[in-house]
Amino acid sequence: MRTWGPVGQAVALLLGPYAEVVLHDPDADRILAIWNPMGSRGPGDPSLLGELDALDPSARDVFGPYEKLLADGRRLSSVSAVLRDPDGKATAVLCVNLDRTPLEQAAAVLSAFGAPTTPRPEPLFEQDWNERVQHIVGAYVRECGRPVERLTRADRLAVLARLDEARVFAVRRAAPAVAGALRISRSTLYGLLAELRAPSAKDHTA
Amino acid sequence: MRTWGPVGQAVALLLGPYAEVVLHDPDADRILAIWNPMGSRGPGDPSLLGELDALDPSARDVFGPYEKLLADGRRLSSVSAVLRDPDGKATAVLCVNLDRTPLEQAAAVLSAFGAPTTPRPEPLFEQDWNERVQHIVGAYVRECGRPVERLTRADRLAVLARLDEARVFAVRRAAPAVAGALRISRSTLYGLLAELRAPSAKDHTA
DNA sequence: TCCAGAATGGACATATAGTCCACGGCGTGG
DNA sequence: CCACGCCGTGGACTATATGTCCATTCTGGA
Repeated sequence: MRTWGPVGQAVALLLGPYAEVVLHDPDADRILAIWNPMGSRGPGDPSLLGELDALDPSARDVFGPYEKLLADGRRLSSVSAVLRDPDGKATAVLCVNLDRTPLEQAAAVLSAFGAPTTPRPEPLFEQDWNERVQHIVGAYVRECGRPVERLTRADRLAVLARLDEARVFAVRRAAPAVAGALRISRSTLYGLLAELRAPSAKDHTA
Repeated sequence: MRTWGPVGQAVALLLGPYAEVVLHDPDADRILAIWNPMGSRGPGDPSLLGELDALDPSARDVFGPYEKLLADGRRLSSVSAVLRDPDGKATAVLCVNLDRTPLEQAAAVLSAFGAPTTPRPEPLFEQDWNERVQHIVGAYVRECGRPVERLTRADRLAVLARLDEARVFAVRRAAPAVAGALRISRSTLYGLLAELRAPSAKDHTA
């Protein structure tokens, strides 16, 4: 905290009011300090970092930028860095979360100028929805720091929720591809999906 | 030309170098005047307006904004207006084409700031691909100024080409929906599609 | 009026989407 | 150590969607 605190503060000041900077304690899995908090998190709260491989000196030390979603729909660009003392021991994890909403609003203003009634008829669907699946899965894997093979049942459920929300399964041949990416069988896929959609009757307006 | 010319010039001056303003003669189907031309068109060249219903006093007089694509890939926002004399006779058609490229570049700069490695994991696919189909069809209809029912075979072929290029048919249930939007039967749809993909072996990397 | 090309509905064949179930691994607690 | 429950798996099976084909009807032009 004494060594890394100024770093966090400096980044927070530089990036202005739209960047949240968090210093985590990887051992206690708690928040050490936080600047410009976006939620209600404060020092001492659990980090929810997952494992992040922070303890493995051979692992990568910088993650992202990847994307996070806040409950209110704001999109964040996030980067994380593992901070080590001279011995190589991870003493802290620094996370910077930049709220992209204002930037996107500005971009939208520009795009809307003289815009056709609907913005982009051309690039249309993700041509490469397969890679998109890989990306969603990959993002989750990075978030919890475990390779695909070691994902828990709950993890896979969460990934499937994202994919389903993204209407990935409205694309032909998506189910087998997703099952492959998730290293589970097609049966299991459908099982998890059913479990996911069972409790609350989903809007199936695909 | 004498009455409407100043209007065109004024609009051209207001919108700066990125807006092309064209005055058409709907009877001769020729260009009367053009400011800030984007292509090599000049006065006297054919208008290529299609019918545009300019001669029908009961039809709408303002079209767009809709989207046009230039050969070099630039995207334009276009509006058209039928200009009439006091008797209601259409004496001219005014078209304004705004090059959206610079605006979009600026928007891209903003969006790229702090962007995740891949830009938009969230909104993902067009949730409402059905409306998207309607839009592509609608855009084409506006372009040639004929309602869906009066499209020629070639027109439908062209629309299908756009839809196919946009990988619309990689979405489940798309074929019946498109057939409906185009007011043709599913059989005809597949017939036209086959005709479309037959000559050149398409890249089927969906 | 007749003809050619095109559209149509429906029969059909195939592929894909989902469901279901019996089996086998695996950790847990008795 | 074994029995039990949980979960993943493959495979059979059904339902639905996709794509093909054809006889018929429609339409515009000679």
